[in-house]
Amino acid sequence: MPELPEVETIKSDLQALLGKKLRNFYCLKPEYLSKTRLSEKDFFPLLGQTLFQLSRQGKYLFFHLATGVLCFHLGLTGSLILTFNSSLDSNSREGSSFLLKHLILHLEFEDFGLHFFDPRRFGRVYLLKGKKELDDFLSPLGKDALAISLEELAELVIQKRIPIKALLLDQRAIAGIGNIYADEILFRTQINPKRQANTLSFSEIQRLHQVMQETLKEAIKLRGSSVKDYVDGMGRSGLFQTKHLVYQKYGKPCPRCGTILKKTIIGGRTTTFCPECQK
DNA sequence: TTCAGCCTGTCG
DNA sequence: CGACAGGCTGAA
Repeated sequence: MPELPEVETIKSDLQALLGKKLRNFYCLKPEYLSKTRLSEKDFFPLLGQTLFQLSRQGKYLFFHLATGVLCFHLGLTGSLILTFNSSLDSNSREGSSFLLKHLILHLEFEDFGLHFFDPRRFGRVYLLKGKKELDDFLSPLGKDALAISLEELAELVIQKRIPIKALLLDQRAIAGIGNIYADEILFRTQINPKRQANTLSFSEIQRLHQVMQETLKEAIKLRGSSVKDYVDGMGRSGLFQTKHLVYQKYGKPCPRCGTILKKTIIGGRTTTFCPECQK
C-alpha cells in the first residue's frame, strides 16, 4: 500500500517522537514478528532508549535508537498511528474495532503512543542491531526514487531489457515506487509502460526523471494517496488520489486525449495506460 | 522472468 | 461465490 509519498508523510508525522524514550513495548500478535524471526524479547534492549533519528529509504521506515534500529515495511495495508498520552481513543478512527482487531504492536514513548496496525499482514517488522546489520539490510535496496540522479536513472534504464514499468517497480533498482505511482508517472511522461527500458531515448529518460520527482513531490505535498486503507501518522486520509489521472481508471476516457484507457498486466500488476498518448 | 504464496477484506 | 487489492519473496 504505502509507497514513497505515504511513508514520507508518516515519517514527517512522527517527528514529535524524536528525543523521546521508548518506555514500553507490547506485541499483540507475536506470530507476526516470527515472520522476520523476531520475538518480543529481542525488543527488550530498546527499552529506555531514546529515539534519535527517523529515516526512510524507499518504502522502509527506520527508527534509530542507540541499541538498534527498528524498521517497518507497511506492506499493503499497514499503518503507524501516533497518539497523545499513549492510549487509543475508542471514538477515533484508529480506535475503531476494525483497526483494533489488527493491532500488531503498541510502542509506548514518553508522552506518545505509536500503534502499528496491519489488517492484511503483508507488512514486516525488522530489528537491526549495529551498523553492519543496517548496511546489509540496505544494500540490496536501490537508490531512493527522490534521491536518484538523472545519470543514475539513465544507467539503469539503458542496461535493462524489461518493461519500463517493471523497472520502476523493482525496489532493487529504484526504491519507493509502487503500482499507483508507476502508472501515474508513466502516463505523465507519455511513455508506454510496456516499452522495454533500453529502448528509451535520452530525452525520454530526462522526462521520466523530471516527472518522477515532480509527481512524488506533489504527492507528498498532498500527504499521499488514500485509495482504500491508507492513513497518515495521525489517522487522516491523504489527498493525492484526487489527482490520479489513470491509476485504476481503465475503461474511462484518457484525460489528455479522450481515448478509452486500457488495462494490461505487467510484472503481475494491473496496469492502466492510454494506448494513444503513451508511446 | 513469471508465478504462486503469503493474508484479510471488499465488491460485484 | 470468485476476483481482486497499494508488495515482496523465493522457487520453478
